[in-house]
Amino acid sequence: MTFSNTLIYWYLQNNRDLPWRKSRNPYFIWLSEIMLQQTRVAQGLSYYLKFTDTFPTVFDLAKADESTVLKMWQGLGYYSRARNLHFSAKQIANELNGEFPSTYKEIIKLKGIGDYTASAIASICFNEPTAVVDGNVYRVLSRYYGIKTPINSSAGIKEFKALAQTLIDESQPGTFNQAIMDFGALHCKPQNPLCDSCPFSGSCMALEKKLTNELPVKEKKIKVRKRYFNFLVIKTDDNKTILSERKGKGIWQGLFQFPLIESNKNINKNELVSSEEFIDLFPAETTISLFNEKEIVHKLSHQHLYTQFWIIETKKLNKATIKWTEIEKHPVPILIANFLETFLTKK
DNA sequence: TATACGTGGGA
DNA sequence: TTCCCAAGTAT
Repeated sequence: MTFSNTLIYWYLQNNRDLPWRKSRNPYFIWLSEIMLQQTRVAQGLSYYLKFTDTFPTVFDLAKADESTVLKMWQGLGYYSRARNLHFSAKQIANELNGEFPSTYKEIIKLKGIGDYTASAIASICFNEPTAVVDGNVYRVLSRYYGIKTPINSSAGIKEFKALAQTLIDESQPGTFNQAIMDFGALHCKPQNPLCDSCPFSGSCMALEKKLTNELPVKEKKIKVRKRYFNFLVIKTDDNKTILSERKGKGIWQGLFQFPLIESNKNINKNELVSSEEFIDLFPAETTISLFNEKEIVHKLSHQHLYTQFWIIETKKLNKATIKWTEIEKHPVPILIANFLETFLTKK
């Protein structure tokens, strides 16, 4: 048996029944692939159903406001995926007559689509034999072949792509690609892989050399930055608040938040009110209380946010305000959504 | 090319 | 608790 035959045989018996597998419509496959980037199926599934329900075609997605798309993406993370998805949807609808590009070379030109996603769509929807290399593929191949090249080095990226390309079943590339990913996700798992019942146990290099737990090799750990956020949750006499969009680079681009004062450490009320930014916002009299006695630590992949929510009661403001009931229409980071849920429930 | 970009689940 | 990490991409 070849590697590919063994794999596909396993897949035919063990594949997951997932909604996007009922279709070869590139729009649906594209949606699922973008949503599942760095995201577990269990987390992305409900978003996929919501998106395909609300936006059954690429034209529906293209017609929506970016803010609407981000609101629907709220909670899924890596929001640039949603912005790029929307950007590309408009391009497909308006410049390509709604027709999804049909080759790897053309697909990868779209914003938000890289080597992995272009390969996935090209193979699944158009039978182009181009191998996907995602986290599952790195794990399966590094173990089976005992390859110690770091998977996040440029040498590793090339080596594994080339290897996967030699293994792909050219007569059913989409099935092969999905099979190797499902096998990695369900069987050759990061922790506690099912080596006892593995169809490759007779020829797996990692199993033979007891290297399963050492592979794949990944170099360098990420550095985590600590930041201290003070959100100013305003309640005016006429029951309004301030919510503004995060612009420019950095986290949560395009999402909304309460006015934010960042500091070098957790600060107390006196330090808050004497800060320049605070005085700038509230020249008038205010009543202030700290909502969360203990800081909330919100962990992102590269940052730990030590967060305090300050409840500020004040008179009418001259700045741009919105009604409290309109907050929920805006996309917000999960940190803010969680706060709102607690705050509004307590009231 | 190294780094930034979210969130949640499992061990 | 802490750490890893999950169908990657952009810059």
